[in-house]
Amino acid sequence: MGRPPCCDKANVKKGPWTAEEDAKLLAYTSTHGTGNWTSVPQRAGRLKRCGKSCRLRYTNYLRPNLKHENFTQEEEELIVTLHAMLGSRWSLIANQLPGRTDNDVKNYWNTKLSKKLRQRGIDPITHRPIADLMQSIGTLAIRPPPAAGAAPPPCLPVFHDAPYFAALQHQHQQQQVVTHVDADAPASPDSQHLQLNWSDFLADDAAGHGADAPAPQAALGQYQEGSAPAATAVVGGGRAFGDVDGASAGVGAGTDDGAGAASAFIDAILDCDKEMGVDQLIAEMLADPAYYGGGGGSSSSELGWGC
DNA sequence: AAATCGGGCAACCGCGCGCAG
DNA sequence: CCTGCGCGCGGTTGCCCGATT
Repeated sequence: MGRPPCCDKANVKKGPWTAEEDAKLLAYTSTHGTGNWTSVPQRAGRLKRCGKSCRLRYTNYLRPNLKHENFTQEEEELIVTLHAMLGSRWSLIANQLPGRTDNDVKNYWNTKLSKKLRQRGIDPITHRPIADLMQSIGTLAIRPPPAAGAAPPPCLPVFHDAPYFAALQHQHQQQQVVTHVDADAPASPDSQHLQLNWSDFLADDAAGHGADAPAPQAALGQYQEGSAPAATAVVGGGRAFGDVDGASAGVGAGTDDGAGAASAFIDAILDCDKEMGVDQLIAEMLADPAYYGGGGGSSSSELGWGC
């Protein structure tokens, strides 16, 4: 029944790879290519490693064309932008960064970028200002669905329904997060006033303050709310990720053919989420007066969460 | 000079999905 | 149809090394 085990787990080496092991694996993959990782340890010269370990070592370290130098400012901006849109889907983010692995991106985010964001008062999970987030939490309250004929229950600041709250977070996040700046788009009329520029964060490393930094070539990942001259494209509002073409323009900045590839990439994500019913779930929630007061409002103050 | 601390990163772990047997 | 492995992925751990005391 089923396939045989991939390796003898009792006879498998763990821990750091030696230069000899690297050489064996590299020699094998350079002549035979990748694929069928289960047989690689044996065929690559009796490596006492699990096939899974070989695959990890190869994809994260030995693979050709991998970049081992520091992340550039453009790469940082792209990571932040994509994280705002995709969350911790590191493999998808890494696909947009040639020569970088998901492990690279994940480690860089956890050790550097999330801290930078936090230091600047941005929540690295929601990409919203922490002060704004705290205010939302303070006024947030979700009511349980009222039983037929029963009086509405008291409004309590307790998240009693995890799935609904998760979806609520998702929906709320999608509406508030700004992922790129489109100078040609009209300003959002009901947005609030706050302007934070990711490039300023990056400039802090070198100059100690963003004010002296040169203007970035591409204004990716600009955290901006309000009727500022550079208009914003706010993600969400019924769709999972808002303006796809606009988003792709931001994602693909800096490359000639990047916009098209990124557009297809974002489209794939949208299709995926659509298949999973995320947008439908959000639409249902917005239409449910028991939870949000109905109407599908686009800001937290319109959702009827508070008392 | 030794001890301690903290950051960075490579590697491991566990889960979900798809597919082979 | 069922079982169990291969693969890919995200989360977590633990080691190494430089900075600090």
